[in-house]
Amino acid sequence: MDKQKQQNLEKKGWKIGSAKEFLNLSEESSSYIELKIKLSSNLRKLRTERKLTQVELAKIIKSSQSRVAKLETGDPSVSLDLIIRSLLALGTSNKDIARTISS
Amino acid sequence: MDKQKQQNLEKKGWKIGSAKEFLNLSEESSSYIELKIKLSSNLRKLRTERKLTQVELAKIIKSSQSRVAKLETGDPSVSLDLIIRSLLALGTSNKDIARTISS
DNA sequence: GAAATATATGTCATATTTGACATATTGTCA
DNA sequence: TGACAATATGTCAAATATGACATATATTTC
Repeated sequence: MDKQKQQNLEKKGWKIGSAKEFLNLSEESSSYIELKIKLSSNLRKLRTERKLTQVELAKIIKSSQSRVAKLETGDPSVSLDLIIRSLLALGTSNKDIARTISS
Repeated sequence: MDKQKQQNLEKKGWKIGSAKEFLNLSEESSSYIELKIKLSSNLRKLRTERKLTQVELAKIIKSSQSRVAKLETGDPSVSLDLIIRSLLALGTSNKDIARTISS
């Protein structure tokens, strides 16, 4: 992960770690962030494929438009739990989720 | 999912849904629970393979023995986030995680 | 089988995540 | 362009997850 990418993430509010680690985000953190980004991108893909608006998706997952936006833009305030439960609510199978993570 | 399995889950504290749905847990909920169970079982497997105690793992992931126990026993108070961050802390790759989910 | 070690369970104050709301920004189409 | 729909961003009280602690229960070792 290069400096630019890291700075973008930090701007978004991701806690990257100490100054010491600034230039080499731990494998652990970056894998976690990558995971979330992959899954939330997939969520947006699914939603748009089905021609749903964020408002409509929000209703399905019993949340709000603003949280759906945060889900899809990878806001750090969003948990993996919510991302995955949203995918499941759209009918995604565990195997599909695994495929997304591997992609 | 049969009645016995469902009752076991409920005893553990899982919120299964309304009485009406008692006998047929939604696909969504059961996939989510399955996912967590697969990953937390994998966590225990990894820990024991490496001959770590729960206390030692707790140190690695900066948590406590009791929470590690809850992680591994699939306590509903534990988030997917924590399970996955724990796996990553043990060096599991995203592809490994995907494999576990598909298994 | 007692002592020692490991794991499970219950509780709680604190921290993080949540849906909801307001409002800003972007995209679309007449 | 301007109006309208869709999405993004900021904030916050309420809900949920957290580490820590005490303590119960298994499991191992002698």
